[in-house]
Amino acid sequence: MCGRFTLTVSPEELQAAFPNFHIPVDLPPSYNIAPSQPIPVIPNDNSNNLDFYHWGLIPSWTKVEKLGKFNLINARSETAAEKPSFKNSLKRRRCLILADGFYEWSKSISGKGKTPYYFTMKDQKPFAFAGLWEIWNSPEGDPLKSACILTITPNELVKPIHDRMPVILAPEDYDTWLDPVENKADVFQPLLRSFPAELMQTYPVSAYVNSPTNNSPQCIQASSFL
DNA sequence: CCAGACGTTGTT
DNA sequence: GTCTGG
DNA sequence: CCAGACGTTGTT
DNA sequence: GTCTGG
Repeated sequence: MCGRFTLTVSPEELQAAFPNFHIPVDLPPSYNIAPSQPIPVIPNDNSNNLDFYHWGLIPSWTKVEKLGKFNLINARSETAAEKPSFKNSLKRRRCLILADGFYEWSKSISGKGKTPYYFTMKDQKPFAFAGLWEIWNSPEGDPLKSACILTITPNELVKPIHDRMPVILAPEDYDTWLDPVENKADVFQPLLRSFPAELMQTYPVSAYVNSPTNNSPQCIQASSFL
């Protein structure tokens, strides 16, 4: 799955990788983006703007007293089209979620505890997860925008660590994914696939990243012992 | 018909 | 809002 | 995803 | 064990 990721590149590097979108110039690096935090989203609303949405999809029909009861940080791409929580978003509210790395936790060899692994592109360039977004209107009338990350079966690099991985879109698919028209499923379903393993790399990191309050380069430092 | 759920992950 | 279960 | 709390009463 | 918060 994908329950933690990073966006550490400079705004200039991010802008270079996403030339068709407006990237804020004051983007601080994040080494440990966790659920419930604001995540960098480019929604299919024709704005072409990077914005920050709450991580954890909140369906529009969610009742106030059930807020936080759902933990929709991911959606299975294989089944999202049939799920009440996701189907409308998949039809009409897709987004890019910008990142330059993500973490997956693996059971350690000893069987005790879990080891976090950090995944990036070999060229260290930023990339985009396929995401869904929603607007939830509070009784007070404050619209809350939220988002989640689609998952898929892992590629050969991720498979030894975990049985799911986030969907990473090919750059040539950004426009299709962000088309604001109500696409038919057969247009975007083929985009939801495992990213090529040969373009990615991974290494274990220390448990420092486990605490969501830690946000420093130490999070992505290679672990000294395997 | 109405009531109640609506999700993924990992773990057992 | 929409689907499932009773 | 993991970490950390998980409770009430009375007092400040 | 389970829920909440980051």
